[in-house]
Amino acid sequence: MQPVNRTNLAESTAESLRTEILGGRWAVGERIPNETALTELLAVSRGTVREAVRVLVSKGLLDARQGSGTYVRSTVDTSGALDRVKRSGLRDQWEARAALDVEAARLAALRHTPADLERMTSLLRARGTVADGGRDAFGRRDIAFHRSIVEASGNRAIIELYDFFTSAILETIHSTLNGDLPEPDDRAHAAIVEAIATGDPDLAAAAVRAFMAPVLEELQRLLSQ
Amino acid sequence: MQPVNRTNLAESTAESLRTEILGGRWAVGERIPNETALTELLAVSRGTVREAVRVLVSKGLLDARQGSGTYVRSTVDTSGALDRVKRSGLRDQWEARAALDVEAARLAALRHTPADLERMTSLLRARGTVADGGRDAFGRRDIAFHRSIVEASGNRAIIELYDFFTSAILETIHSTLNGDLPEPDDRAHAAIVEAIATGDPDLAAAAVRAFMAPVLEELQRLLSQ
DNA sequence: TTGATAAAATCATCTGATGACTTGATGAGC
DNA sequence: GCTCATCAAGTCATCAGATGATTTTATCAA
Repeated sequence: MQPVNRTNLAESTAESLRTEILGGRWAVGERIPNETALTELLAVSRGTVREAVRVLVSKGLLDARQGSGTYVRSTVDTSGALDRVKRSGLRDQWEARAALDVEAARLAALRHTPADLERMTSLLRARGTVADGGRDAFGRRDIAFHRSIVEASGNRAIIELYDFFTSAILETIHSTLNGDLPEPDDRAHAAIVEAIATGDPDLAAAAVRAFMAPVLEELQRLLSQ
Repeated sequence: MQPVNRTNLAESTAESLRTEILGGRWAVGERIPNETALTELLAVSRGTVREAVRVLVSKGLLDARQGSGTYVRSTVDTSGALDRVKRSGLRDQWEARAALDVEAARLAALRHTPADLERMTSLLRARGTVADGGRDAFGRRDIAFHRSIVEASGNRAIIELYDFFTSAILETIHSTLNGDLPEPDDRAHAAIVEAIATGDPDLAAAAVRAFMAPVLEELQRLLSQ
């Protein structure tokens, strides 16, 4: 059943203020009305106004300075983007992460240092099998290996988003999927490292793509059930 | 001069609570101490506690239910991820967006509907030149065309992130770069649409990649100056 | 077991008061 | 005329107390 959308005052006050800011009612750097004025404008108590303002400060839209006033810091709000990404479904998330993974491998082929290669091979060796220390521990080792590839790309935006997707996907899988995804073998993992080592971006990209394909197929199959 | 890091009580209270939550002090779904208890635990007033809790609610970490209590909703905080992405530099952002763009074209080739193709071609026709209606208007038309490709991918995660990067990159370019990036001609744009129309993902990916390459090179050149 | 009722717990909201900080005006001193 | 200390007003920060609304739990009768 659809729960009634009951929201509280502070939240709708924040939403109301947010709409005004995004709508450009005040320019960036401009000072918004003070707390007592907002109290009258929005017809809520000062405490409620403060809670709303505090939320917008934490979102980076406002900047409250004691003794001076509250100023508009930005008129674009990106805070909801990742929430929407989270709600976009497992397949979409997986595809997006795969896109980043492929590009990361491509960049890693071009930019990797000897230390990067060493890290990757040592993590691959340490990865071992599920038998060693249980499922969770193996999962963490596996993630550490893949992350070392992404790190070698030297692209902080990709690294950051890759981390986000990894945790989001993990969370979703834990809560929704009970079937198992196929785990590529050591050979497939090693192929990626070798391809990156050659320095050929197309080869590296192809290796990751080949790695991902069967997993994605199985994921589609599980989700369509 | 380095400004003194002066933060307010409510903020540090939120940070303190956030640390506890991320540290796993309470499990997901568990109820945290009530407001008066937190008041004593943290040695701040109830108003301050409420402001802190409200922020964590807005970040998706907590869930406050009137009459019942405040519960942990998630123990992973992704709210800072996009901020870090924003600070990752123009080159990194461009590369990440390109990765999404390439994958989007790949998926668009597989999934596009006749309506998608029609939209893309009509937007490409409407794109025109810089001469029509000025630079800003042309930029918006150009963005609309590229977005139609991403939309045809049917992947909401990619669409969402693509939008984020577009606005972030635009913001950065406006504020830092004064040189101009090369604008691929109509032919290069049309090539992408044609490649998608064939339904061959590799062809579509290659078209976007070829499209991006000279722009990225010029960007690197401008940034290295 | 079911259903109604009452009581307790908890968050939501308002009000008033005081403190801390910033800003601008004022005026003394040079 | 310029610099600097001082003061006053404006503003956010924080606390305290009280009341309302909602949910949860306990109780008890049918």
